[in-house]
Amino acid sequence: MSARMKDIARDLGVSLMTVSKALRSHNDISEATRRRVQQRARELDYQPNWVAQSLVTRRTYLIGLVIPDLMHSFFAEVAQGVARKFEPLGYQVVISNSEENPAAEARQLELLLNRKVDGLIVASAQTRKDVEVFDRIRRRRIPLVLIDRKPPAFQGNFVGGRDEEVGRLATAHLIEQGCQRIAHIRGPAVATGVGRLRGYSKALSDAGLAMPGNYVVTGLHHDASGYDAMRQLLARDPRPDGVFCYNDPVAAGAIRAILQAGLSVPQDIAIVGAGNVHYSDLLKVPLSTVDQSSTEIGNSAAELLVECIEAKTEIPVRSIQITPRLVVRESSRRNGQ
Amino acid sequence: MSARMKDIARDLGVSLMTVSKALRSHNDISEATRRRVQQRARELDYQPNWVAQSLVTRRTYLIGLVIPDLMHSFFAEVAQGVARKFEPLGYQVVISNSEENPAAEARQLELLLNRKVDGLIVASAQTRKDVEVFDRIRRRRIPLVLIDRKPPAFQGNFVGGRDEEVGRLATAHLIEQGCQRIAHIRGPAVATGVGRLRGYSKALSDAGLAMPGNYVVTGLHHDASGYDAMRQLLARDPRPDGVFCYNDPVAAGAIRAILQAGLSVPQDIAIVGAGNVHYSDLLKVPLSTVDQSSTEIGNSAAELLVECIEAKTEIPVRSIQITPRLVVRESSRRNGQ
DNA sequence: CTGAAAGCGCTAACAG
DNA sequence: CTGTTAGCGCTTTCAG
Repeated sequence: MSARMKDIARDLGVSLMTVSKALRSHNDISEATRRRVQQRARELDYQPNWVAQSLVTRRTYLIGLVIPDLMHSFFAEVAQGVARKFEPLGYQVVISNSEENPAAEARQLELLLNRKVDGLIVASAQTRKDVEVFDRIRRRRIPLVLIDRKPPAFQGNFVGGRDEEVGRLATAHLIEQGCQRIAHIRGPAVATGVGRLRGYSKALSDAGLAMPGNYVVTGLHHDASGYDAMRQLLARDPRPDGVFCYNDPVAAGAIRAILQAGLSVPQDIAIVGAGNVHYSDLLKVPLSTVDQSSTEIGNSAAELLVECIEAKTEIPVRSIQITPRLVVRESSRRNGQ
Repeated sequence: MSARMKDIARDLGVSLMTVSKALRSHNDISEATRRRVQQRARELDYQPNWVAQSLVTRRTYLIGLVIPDLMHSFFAEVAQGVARKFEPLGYQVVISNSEENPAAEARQLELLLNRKVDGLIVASAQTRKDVEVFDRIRRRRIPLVLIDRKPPAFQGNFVGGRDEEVGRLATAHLIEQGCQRIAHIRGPAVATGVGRLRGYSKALSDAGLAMPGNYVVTGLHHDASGYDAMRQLLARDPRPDGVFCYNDPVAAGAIRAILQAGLSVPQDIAIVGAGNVHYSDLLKVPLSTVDQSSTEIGNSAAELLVECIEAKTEIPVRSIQITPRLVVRESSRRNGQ
């Protein structure tokens, strides 16, 4: 198999310890022996065994990242941000896909803990107030940062957008564009879904508007569900003339349904999404959206986590809220601004 | 810290070994003690330490996946396929992003090896015939499957598309649609890029056509490069009336350039991409493409790798080529078929 | 500057 | 059925 320190030590007639120190350029080893050791190591193509190393140092340089969907480009971007930050520091990232399933998520977290990851970043699919899972992690003192979705009861590090503000911005923009009947395709019962819905309601009441209850329909995360939800909205009488969609994929699906019905975007119905995923300006109708700096979320979460991991003493909990930014494209531009 | 086997043993007044066996339901332990042990384990919230376990069993249940770009949805889909296959088997996947950089890729492979992953799946960014990296892996007897791109000199497991056939299909389709001047935005010097270019040339010569040399321009992987490349092609005289693009993102960028120039797709210029990424039918002009079953590539690669890992004896090298399939959408449909 | 002893948490192999 | 011994490959601690 591969060479071990023991082999180098034997070959050179020194002790295993000398080798260990020499390889790490510990400063109480003579320059001469250090060179001999490193030379021999190269000859044998010695590679340290991280498993053994981890067992004793209690550091794995492994980060667990749990996200609900790798194919959703928002999370792919987050993952990219996380990986970019960690790799230069010598960490590697285990990505786990919960597929929006809370039980699967819990199981995967358990596995990652048993693997002794140095830290965890999680975009949680937990819908209930169930923070149990995260309490267990805290009890084991594994640094944890939640991203994107903050369960209401969770008290811990968090990096994400201001969901309510996302919904408010998007909806206020539709109002400003002259939409009279504004609907919402809401997301699932996770924090982002709930917050964006709240923002939608707030913007309406701020403007003194009220919409029929059946103007809020529930979608999921994907464009297929946006398509279905939009078909329901198209059947309402009167028909909405503006829709704020939970996220960009859902918005893309909604646009598809509208065009298919022979209506136009934005003239008949204006659409705003959220997330500003990478391809959203390549769509049939370039999509107005609320940007949340996905890569920055990944970056900040990674930074925060590194601090927690490398801090000697416990660090106070932090919650970073990234301010959302409206990106107006064709799907909502009604008065040629 | 967390409980160890030792703690359970002490509490119950049995030996450490009894605990170890009981927890794994080894069959030479009495039902009674097994239950006592498992009971106590639950009370202490015992979780096995996989690092320690790995050190002795020489199995980490960790799979390394190296891809050139997580944000490219083709690779995200592949990753999804890989993860889906592995998770039920108890493996976890470390995803490493080489960002199309051969040196970074080599470095990351090294790290994954030191981590003692049980197997590797790599979509390699190596451009030269340089198979050195992979030889080292083989020498250490770590099961390896390359995907998507097969370096010419590589002799080992592979799962991917038939690149030449991809290029041939796409180009033949453009010919059939009546295009007279067919250009190609080729990819980088990796196998997929080279193969697809070859297919393009083959389709042309099969049809007895010849195109000016400057009808082949080089792009990269992203839509931005597709945009730039298309701008070059637009300046050719005569202008091409059909373009086969290296992949879907590049094609999306090319379409953007064409529309911006005030021309139409497919009437003025027909476009075909490759990869059939998930959002390609939501684009401005729904994109014709050559499907390569990205998820299936991930799946097959994972299956093949599992076999190699779990086989007692060395398994003969296999090369799985997935047959590409043309998907015709609006971007190339010229005669209302 | 170098090395011997001890141990990280667990399992394989064998003995009782 | 249960326990003992040995060791995975490395580092920490402390004595020479």
